[in-house]
Amino acid sequence: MLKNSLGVSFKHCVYEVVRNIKKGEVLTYKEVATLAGRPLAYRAVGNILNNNYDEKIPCHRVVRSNGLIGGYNRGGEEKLKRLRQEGAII
DNA sequence: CGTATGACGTGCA
DNA sequence: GTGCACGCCATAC
Repeated sequence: MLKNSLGVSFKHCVYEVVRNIKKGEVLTYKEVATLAGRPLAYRAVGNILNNNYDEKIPCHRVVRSNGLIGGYNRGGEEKLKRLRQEGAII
């Protein structure tokens, strides 16, 4: 896998960004991609999270630009529930 | 190295 | 406002 100018994989950046999301903070895939350093890689962001969603990573706080929560385990019911608990309005 | 996949986004009908 | 199709990027095999 190629590394960016910073010497870190885009995947790693996405992890850091998502992990950096505070409680009640909701970002879109595009935002995460931008913060990760690749504004046009929102497609890869979804892929990375899909193959690497961890307990330490609040990937449930990453939603789509059109307002949809996107996807999550079990169809996203858990994700929607969590977002509501944190105060996110979907 | 080349191909296939995907939790997306935007455009057009 | 809704539905269909294309395009984009990075990762994994």
